[in-house]
Amino acid sequence: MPELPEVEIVKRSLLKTVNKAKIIDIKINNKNLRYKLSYKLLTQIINKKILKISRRSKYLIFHFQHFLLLIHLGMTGKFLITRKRDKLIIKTSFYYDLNILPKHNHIHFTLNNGLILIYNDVRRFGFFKLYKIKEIEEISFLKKLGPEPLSHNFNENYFHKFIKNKKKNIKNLLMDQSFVSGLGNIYVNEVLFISKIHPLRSCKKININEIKKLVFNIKKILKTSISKGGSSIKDFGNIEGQKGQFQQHFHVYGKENTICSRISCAGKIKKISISSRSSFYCTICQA
DNA sequence: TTCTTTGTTCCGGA
DNA sequence: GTCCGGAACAAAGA
Repeated sequence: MPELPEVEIVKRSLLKTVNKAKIIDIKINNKNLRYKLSYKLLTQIINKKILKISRRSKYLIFHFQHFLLLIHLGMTGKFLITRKRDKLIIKTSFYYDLNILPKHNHIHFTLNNGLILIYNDVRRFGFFKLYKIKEIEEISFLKKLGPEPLSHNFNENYFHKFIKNKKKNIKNLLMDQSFVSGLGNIYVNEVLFISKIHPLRSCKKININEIKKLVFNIKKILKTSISKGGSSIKDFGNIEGQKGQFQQHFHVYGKENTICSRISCAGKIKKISISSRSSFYCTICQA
């Protein structure tokens, strides 16, 4: 479940391996991703050089002359990099575990630097969209997004103004991409735990101190996560690689019925559903 | 067979 | 008109 830090790590990995390369061939094994892929459309970037790779929220953008390729990894999208003629995948730009089945390799980009970039996606909730435009601001998906959580635009003042007259609960607020873009269910659960705030608390009852705490913790968690290579996924690029330790760092996510990790708290982690999403919180410290 | 997982979108109710 | 939350949707694995 790639959220902002994971997508940032993927971007960095792609910058090292495929940036500035020219795409010389594209093969589509399965065009039924979230949105149907058009081979005809995609072929327009054949013989084009990848000029730049950027990230906005959880989206990746490949920049070409006259074209922008918008990519969302959905739940299980990942990039693999293999060397031409090798049968084995020698590098993975990002993964949660090593159970990568070739049957989920949906797109192959052959590059002029001897590498093949493969898009693998088990659930196929990811998507690729090609735009014949120059500015990322013109992309409709990106227009709706709120500020990047790590930018200066996301601060206490902005937070305070945004939640004025808002009735929704804090969990749904943090999940709202038009409020802040890039957080997903896992990081929201963790941020609320660290900030000691109950996920169902109304925005109206969040005080200024808690706003400060939330803004601080959101930035801190994301930065830490990125510095560690995306949460706990740090062995990308490693062929031998131990199994991804995806859940290693989490305090509450997926920890139903365990005891709170805070020293001197004996609370139990409870699981509830909020807007059809799993939410985990400590029954004692998240009041 | 049913449930779970995600981000986005849609829809009914307030 | 606007806001909010629940449900639907995509696919696959347990």
